[in-house]
Amino acid sequence: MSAKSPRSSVLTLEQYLPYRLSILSNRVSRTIAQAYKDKFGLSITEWRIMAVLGEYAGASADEVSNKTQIEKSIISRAVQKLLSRHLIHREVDSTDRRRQNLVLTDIGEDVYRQIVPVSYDYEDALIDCLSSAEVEQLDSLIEKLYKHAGEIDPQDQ
Amino acid sequence: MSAKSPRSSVLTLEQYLPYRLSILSNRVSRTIAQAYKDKFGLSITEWRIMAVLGEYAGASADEVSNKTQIEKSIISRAVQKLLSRHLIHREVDSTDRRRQNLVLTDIGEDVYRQIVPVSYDYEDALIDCLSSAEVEQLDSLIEKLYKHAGEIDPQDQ
DNA sequence: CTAGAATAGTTGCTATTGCAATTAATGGAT
DNA sequence: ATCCATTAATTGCAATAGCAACTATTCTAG
Repeated sequence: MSAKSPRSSVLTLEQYLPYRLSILSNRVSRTIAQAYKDKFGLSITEWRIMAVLGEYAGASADEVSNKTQIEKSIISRAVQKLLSRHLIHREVDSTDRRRQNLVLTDIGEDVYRQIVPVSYDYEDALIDCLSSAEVEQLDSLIEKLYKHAGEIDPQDQ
Repeated sequence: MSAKSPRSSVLTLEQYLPYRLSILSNRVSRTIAQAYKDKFGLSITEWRIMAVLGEYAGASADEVSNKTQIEKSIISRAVQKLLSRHLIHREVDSTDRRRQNLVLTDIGEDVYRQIVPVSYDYEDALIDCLSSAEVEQLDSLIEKLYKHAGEIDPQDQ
């Protein structure tokens, strides 16, 4: 079930949900990206890889790709950068030699520990305009939409 | 006012709002982009420019950039493509020769009229998982967040 | 055991981004 | 009028994205 204002032959971008989502997301991402870049020299992609490894040490590139929804080749190249900066380390899996397990190095752990609070600070600042009930609503709405968007998309998954 | 689960020294990407927003927005945009590309050979950027011109005939590239929050240079190049496909037309403003007014051509109008219902169909399909009350909530939450995100961002505007 | 499908990861190639510098025109202050 | 800041639009360039092809390894069916 759903409802929206009646259709017209003109599309009002400002009221079009996919567009509004995109604008909001871009604005938020841009702000964070800038902070990560300024303070730590990391792109969003690089940071996301580290975030996954902070949670799941030993994840493979493929797992990181699935978790972050970032394309394999992009992950592969970002991993190379992180390796060259000694922020992560990898080793071939002992039981499956196709697989390479990725972990944060000590330096990587250090950077990770510095970024986590910055990330939370930004999130806090962002949701500061919402009540706790609204934050819950938002989480639930995003969840519903995300699942449903996946079902709608013919080629998704 | 706000509230979230207590902080930890680990960042759970799946629960991090900026990340969730980004994933949702990307999934939605990807689906739509594919439809526009398959059916009309247009990128999202190109379509958004046309959407703005459908609403605001005679807008300048700069105005389009502000409305869509897409970077000037990207607009400039997309405009060139639309011009070469004769979907839009432009002419130097009579009172300010820096400015070029953009309008849809007849062909552009035609394509526009075909895309609008496709866009609405997708939006309808997407929000089909929400009640009308939830759609309103979502609109309001996005609006609040968008404004607030702009205030937070040091370099925004 | 073996052939072919499936999976992990990398790389080639092209298109897209986005910052910064450039060009051209306008507006404002004196 | 003149100089300087501002604005509109474009372009150069380096970084990034993303598809598709490729290598290497493992899995699976017979």
